[in-house]
Amino acid sequence: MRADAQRNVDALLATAKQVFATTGVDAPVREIADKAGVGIGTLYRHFPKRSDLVAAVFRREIDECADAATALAKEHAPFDALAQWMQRFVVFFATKRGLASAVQSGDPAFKALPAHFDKRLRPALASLIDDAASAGEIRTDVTANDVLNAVAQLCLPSRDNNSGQAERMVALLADGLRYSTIQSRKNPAD
Amino acid sequence: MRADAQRNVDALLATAKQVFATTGVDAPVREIADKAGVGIGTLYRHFPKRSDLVAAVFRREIDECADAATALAKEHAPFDALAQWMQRFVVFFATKRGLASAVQSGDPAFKALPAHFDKRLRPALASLIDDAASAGEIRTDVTANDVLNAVAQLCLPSRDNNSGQAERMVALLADGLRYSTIQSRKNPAD
DNA sequence: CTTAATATGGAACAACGTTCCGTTTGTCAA
DNA sequence: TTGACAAACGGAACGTTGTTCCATATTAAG
Repeated sequence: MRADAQRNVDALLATAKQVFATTGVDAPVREIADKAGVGIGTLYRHFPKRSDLVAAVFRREIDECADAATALAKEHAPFDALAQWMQRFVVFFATKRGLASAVQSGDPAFKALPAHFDKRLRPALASLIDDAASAGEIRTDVTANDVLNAVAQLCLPSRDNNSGQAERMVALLADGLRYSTIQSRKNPAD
Repeated sequence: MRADAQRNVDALLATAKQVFATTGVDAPVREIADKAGVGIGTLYRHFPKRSDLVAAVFRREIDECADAATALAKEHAPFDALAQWMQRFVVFFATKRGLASAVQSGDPAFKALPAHFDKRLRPALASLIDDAASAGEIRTDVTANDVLNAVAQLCLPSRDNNSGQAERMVALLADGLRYSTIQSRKNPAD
């Protein structure tokens, strides 16, 4: 790949991420091309369909969220890393309000997103859960899939999505993860 | 209101309902005007914004669903009426997959939809529940809101809705609720 | 430096939502 | 019944979108 092409792709992805976060995923492609300092033709050379650009941005943000897991694992205690990552995941979901309807739209550009979602996010979360479980800080009978789906459900927009309800419910979920730990420590039968 | 105007509004709503159910809510307004046998100008005279037409169709279908409750109540035994209406509600929800994202879109045309939803559907269901409860055919500790929300949640599309994951996650939430209680019981400072 | 492959930019096209206005049509008083 | 006026109608036209196309400019290799 030619150097200028790579540079333009990077600029487009970075600009699109900003614009999508600000104006929403319905922002015109022309605006993105302009702000990135490239022509429309260049944008369409690298992303033949508008949805390809959206999917590429989503994919990149999934990667960033997954990478955050390993970073948090190095800097915090197992349960803290897990709890903080869950909050990070909430932020990821909150800024991607159009994601659910996009995936559900049937556009082939989003076809591979769920698979990538599972491939990157599930192992990342599984690693955090394993660490916390090995350290005896959380219960051992929950899977990464359970937590992933539950948090996603909690982040779904509802009629009153104000006052950080999602964050509080996810924090509650995290506390629920360590409940049985305390139970068994309190209970000599275990 | 003039007779031809009323006729055209009815034709537009009926056609729009069909087209939305077939092509989806993203169908072009021109197609709806053509199939209804009216000009674009006529459509826009009665529905200044595209979203006004969509909202009007949704509103009418909410009314039809609510009206079905009284009809069913007259023709069937209390519990049968309730059960059949719940199925009717499932159908209503299944065909309106774009409803959630439409309401969430922030378009002022959809602003009044949730209120209308509550105003028509909740009393309709409450009446059915009351009848069935008075007849001793169902338990008495459930509200119309409970059933409405529960059915709506059950209708949400999910990648894998198996293995009673919802129940387990709710139990986890409950554990989270008890966590701080145990914490304080463990801590003598309280 | 030459050259061929590649990338670029923006004019141009199609389809959409929406506006505008000359024309037609229903309604009601005379 | 008839006239006249307010109301409704139809569709051409406008602005904005996603997308295509190709003459031009840029890069990398010999």
